[in-house]
Amino acid sequence: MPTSHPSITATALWESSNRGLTKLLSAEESSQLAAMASVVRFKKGELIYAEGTHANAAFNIIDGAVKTYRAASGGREQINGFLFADDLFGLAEEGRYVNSAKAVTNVTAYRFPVSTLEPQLHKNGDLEFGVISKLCHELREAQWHALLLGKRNALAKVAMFLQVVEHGMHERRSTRELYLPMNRSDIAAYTGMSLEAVSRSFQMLIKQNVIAQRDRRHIVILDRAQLHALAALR
Amino acid sequence: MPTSHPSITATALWESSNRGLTKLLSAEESSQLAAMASVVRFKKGELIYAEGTHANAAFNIIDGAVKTYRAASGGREQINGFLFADDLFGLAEEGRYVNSAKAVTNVTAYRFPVSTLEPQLHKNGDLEFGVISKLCHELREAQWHALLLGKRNALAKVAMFLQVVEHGMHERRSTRELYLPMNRSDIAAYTGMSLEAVSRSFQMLIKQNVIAQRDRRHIVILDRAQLHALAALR
DNA sequence: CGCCGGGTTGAATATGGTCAAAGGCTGTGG
DNA sequence: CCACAGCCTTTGACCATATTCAACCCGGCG
Repeated sequence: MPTSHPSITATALWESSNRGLTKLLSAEESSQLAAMASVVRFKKGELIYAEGTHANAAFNIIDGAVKTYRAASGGREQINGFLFADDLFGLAEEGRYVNSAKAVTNVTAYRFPVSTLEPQLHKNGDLEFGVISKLCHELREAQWHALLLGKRNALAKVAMFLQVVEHGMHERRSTRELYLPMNRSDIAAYTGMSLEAVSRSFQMLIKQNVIAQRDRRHIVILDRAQLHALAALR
Repeated sequence: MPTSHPSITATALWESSNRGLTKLLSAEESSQLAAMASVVRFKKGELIYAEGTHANAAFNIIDGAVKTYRAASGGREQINGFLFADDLFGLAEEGRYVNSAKAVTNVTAYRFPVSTLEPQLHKNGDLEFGVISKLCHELREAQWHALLLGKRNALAKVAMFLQVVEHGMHERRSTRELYLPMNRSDIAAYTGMSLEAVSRSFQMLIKQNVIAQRDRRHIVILDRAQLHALAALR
């Protein structure tokens, strides 16, 4: 219903006044934050937190890869995104995690307990600003993901997936070769296709000399223009 | 690369220090904001802003429906979301709009020029907090959309679409009947399927007495349990 | 009354899903 | 250091489903 003043609505981020959590971090404040954080490790395949459980910490990846996903019916998991070093995750809604997180490789991360985090957030304006930037960033990524899922052609999806991975990697590493920490099954869950279709698409890209693979997790893009063209399909 | 202190990275929200824009609004501050806003109107089908253009304002819908979309190849448009009264849109990245916005019906909205908005944001901590909440909310919606797009069954997609619309509407209106301001083509662009498949799915839902339609834009859900079951497929 | 855009319906086709089996890495234990 | 086991991946055949192309229908508007 239209109101007499501008208004926006959103489901509460904090349950009442002390719950939930978000991401943060800017430049110099990180030392304050380091003080309240602990370093934790997760083994490959280990569950970091489960959808719907009480959210009591946020995480900032130091090294490794993490996937966040929501359980779809039939035991299927729809992956929301992959996260790497410097990424932040563990967002809550009304004090509960909205998706599950699992380590794709061995992972090292900072762990921020919500209880110590939240007061800082309220006190420090710059910190809040950092959070906003990060949230916008995540929103962009979610929209990219939706764009990928909207494609109706298997090759286009996989091609775009590779572009996304390369984009994300390039900001961190500078090798020509790209490393895929996740397996085909995870790629399938992310792109919304069957694992066999993912495999076929990879083989197709190889046969057409668009990419080459040293092994299943190390890919080189041979024909960037062609990859781009394929990703633009449908 | 792992750093010695916690750090997060995100593409800049503001180009240097005065550009870009976001959403805002909390409770009492809305009056200050009303002062800097103007009321604008758009006719059905009118373009509000185009992807990639210089972002100089954010909008808060008073009445009507808006769609945001990105142009995919072949003139296709992949719709990111539908927005209604109280929603905020016009997020920028590095000073440019990341998607296009078009009025689905006649629209009335508040318009916030970035230049007047941004100083307020920096000054007012509570405002920033409101922005964070809203961003989280949008992020959740984008992830819901991705979940929908990940479904591999046409009926499931349309069923879930109806649930999403109902959810969004229920918070505003309280009629039993739900109104779909967008046409079949828009629904197709949102659900990532062909417009014919959308039509067929609607007819299927009607034939199975899951929904009934007074006319093409007014739907009543007859069997909520069945709709839920269909949406849960795949 | 006839036109026009959007919507529905039908038939043929193509694409990806599913089921099934075989092939190749990896890591573990002897 | 080798052998084996198990899982991940690839490949093939078949099938279901959605896309495509095309015709027709309906409702609103001039």
